[in-house]
Amino acid sequence: MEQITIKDIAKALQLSVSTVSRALKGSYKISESTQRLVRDYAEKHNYKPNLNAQGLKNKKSRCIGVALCSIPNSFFAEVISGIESVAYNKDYLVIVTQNFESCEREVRNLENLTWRSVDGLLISLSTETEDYSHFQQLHEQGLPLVFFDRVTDAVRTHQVVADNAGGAASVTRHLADNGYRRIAHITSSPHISITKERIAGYRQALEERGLPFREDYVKYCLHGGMLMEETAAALDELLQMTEPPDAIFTASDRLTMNCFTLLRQRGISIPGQMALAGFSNFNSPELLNPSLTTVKQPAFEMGKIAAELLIQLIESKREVKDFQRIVLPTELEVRASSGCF
Amino acid sequence: MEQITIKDIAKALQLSVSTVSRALKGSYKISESTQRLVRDYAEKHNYKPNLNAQGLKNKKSRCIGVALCSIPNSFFAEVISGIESVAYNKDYLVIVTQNFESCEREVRNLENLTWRSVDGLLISLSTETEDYSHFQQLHEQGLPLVFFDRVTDAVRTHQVVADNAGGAASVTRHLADNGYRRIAHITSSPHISITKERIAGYRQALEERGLPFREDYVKYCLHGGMLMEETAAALDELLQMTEPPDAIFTASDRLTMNCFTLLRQRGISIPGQMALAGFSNFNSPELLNPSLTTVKQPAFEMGKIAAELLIQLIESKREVKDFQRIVLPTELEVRASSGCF
DNA sequence: TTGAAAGCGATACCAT
DNA sequence: ATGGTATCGCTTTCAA
Repeated sequence: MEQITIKDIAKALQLSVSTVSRALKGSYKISESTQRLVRDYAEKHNYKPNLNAQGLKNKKSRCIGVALCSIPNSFFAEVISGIESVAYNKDYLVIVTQNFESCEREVRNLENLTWRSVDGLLISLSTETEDYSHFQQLHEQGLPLVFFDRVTDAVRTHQVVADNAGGAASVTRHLADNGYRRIAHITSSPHISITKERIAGYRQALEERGLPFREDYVKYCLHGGMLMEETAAALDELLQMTEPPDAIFTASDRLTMNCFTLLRQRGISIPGQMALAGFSNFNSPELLNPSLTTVKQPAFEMGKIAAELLIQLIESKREVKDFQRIVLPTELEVRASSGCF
Repeated sequence: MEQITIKDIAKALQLSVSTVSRALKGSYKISESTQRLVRDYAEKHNYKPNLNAQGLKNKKSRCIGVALCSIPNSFFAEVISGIESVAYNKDYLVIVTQNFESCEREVRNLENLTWRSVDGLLISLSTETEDYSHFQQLHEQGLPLVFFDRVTDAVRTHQVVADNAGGAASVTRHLADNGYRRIAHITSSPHISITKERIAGYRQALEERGLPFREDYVKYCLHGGMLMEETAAALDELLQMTEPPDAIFTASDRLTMNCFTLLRQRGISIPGQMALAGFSNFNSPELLNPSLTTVKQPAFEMGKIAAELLIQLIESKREVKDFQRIVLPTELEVRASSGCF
């Protein structure tokens, strides 16, 4: 069963290709009867427009590209699922790329995606990225972009983020209110937006509760916890301080799970010797031993909204000037690891 | 900075488009010097071939499609990561679709993918799929397909699977050897290959250990544990039997985590009142309370191998007749939930 | 070794 | 309301 083309329909129905094309698109200048005729024939013979041809002509592919650090990271996997769901309904396909926190690979992924003429891009920056010129170029060329999670103001476009400062503040406040006085923070690369926002929230909460903000209680993992050793180094530095912390607030899914594992490996009881709480999208935190206090981000929702905004940009007739920054609420779920039994 | 075309290069270099095209492809009938000239110019001006035009001409897109049930499922997310890694190195892009275990959506995803002329497809069947004619059609049309994880023999092509029977047997044997005599099995839809293989392994191990295989100890979750209620119903049926099981072997990541949650919710101690062990790719099973005995599948590896085989099929000059079934080893990791302290 | 030209499938402008 | 035709960017056959 070969794929039929608009030409075949034209021949079969004794019409011109232009008429068939217009009938298929429902142009107003084609008679009702012809439209029905063409459509019925197309339907019956399972006609599908050739997307490469359409793309060549219209410079559209109905594909959107996704650029992020790691597909199997549970947070991002959920985001992708949200993106796919929206794309499916709006008849777009989703191409995924991951950069493993490498800026170089991020650039190459971007090149691959834009070569293949995706209609737009959904981006969460790698931890390494400090130069945004590759994004700026694409943006200037008119390619619709939406940033999510790890965003930048260097490109004026939509942003979809979680309430990182709010989430960080609420978990820090919670730890403070549970009696912890030396709350450390293990976070990702200092370059990325989420790190700054989470530190800001952490700092604000400390000040609200009359606790000092100590630089040496903040440890950065440049690869966002992708490497266990990096997290181990950060944790061990904290443990070896003369005044070690009594609680740790971790800034991401991977960092939280890494610290959990490492603390147990080191025989440090949670929360007895060290409380632990942080951002995590692991979906059964209550099954851990001890159950884990988490700040949850609406990952699926974030993907959905980002995809909706992107498709809106793609399909907008007029140039969009009014860009939004959508901030989604996080949720603090208190469990045993932060000392609350 | 506009995207330049082959025509622009031809004009600038005073050559014909055909020469440029051939030079770029490294045809043997173009002089070394011209090739260098063209390539340097292309490089400098950041020439990228228009993939729609190439696709239109060659019926190739250098995109591969992935069709599976759920992107955020940790097993499949890892598989996708493996696929992306291979695709990146071979210069393909990866389009992902999920069907949420709906056969109808699987068919629609397939249509969407093939319309857009992907060069090949990586498929893990939905639990609902019993009719394979949509795959057979594509296969007859010559579209390269590779099945992974949930496969079918209805289409003669490569398959990449885990050693499901072996994994099931080893965990069942382990439970039996730990003294459990009434080992139940909660599994996915009976239609899919992995279910049959895992039941076979379970049955074989029971017989090896002189334990009866009881139909009523095998419970099916038609949506593969996508719905917690479904798992709850299966579990409760087991619990309410006059001779309830003393151990449960669960057939998938989601089923395992669901049962874990449900047993705890019902106040049933693991492994005291009920042992639990099963397939799971959750990557910190030792952090659970109790730590979880698992059968691990090499998910990333599976994605890698499937993608390699697919790209091999796509790029093969002669028609491939010799199809492989690759079986990857699973790994039993014994922990507390199966009664071994 | 290089060039001219046809054609992939769909669209849209210009006629009628 | 419908048809003819150039065009998108690239590949490939045929000719030189």
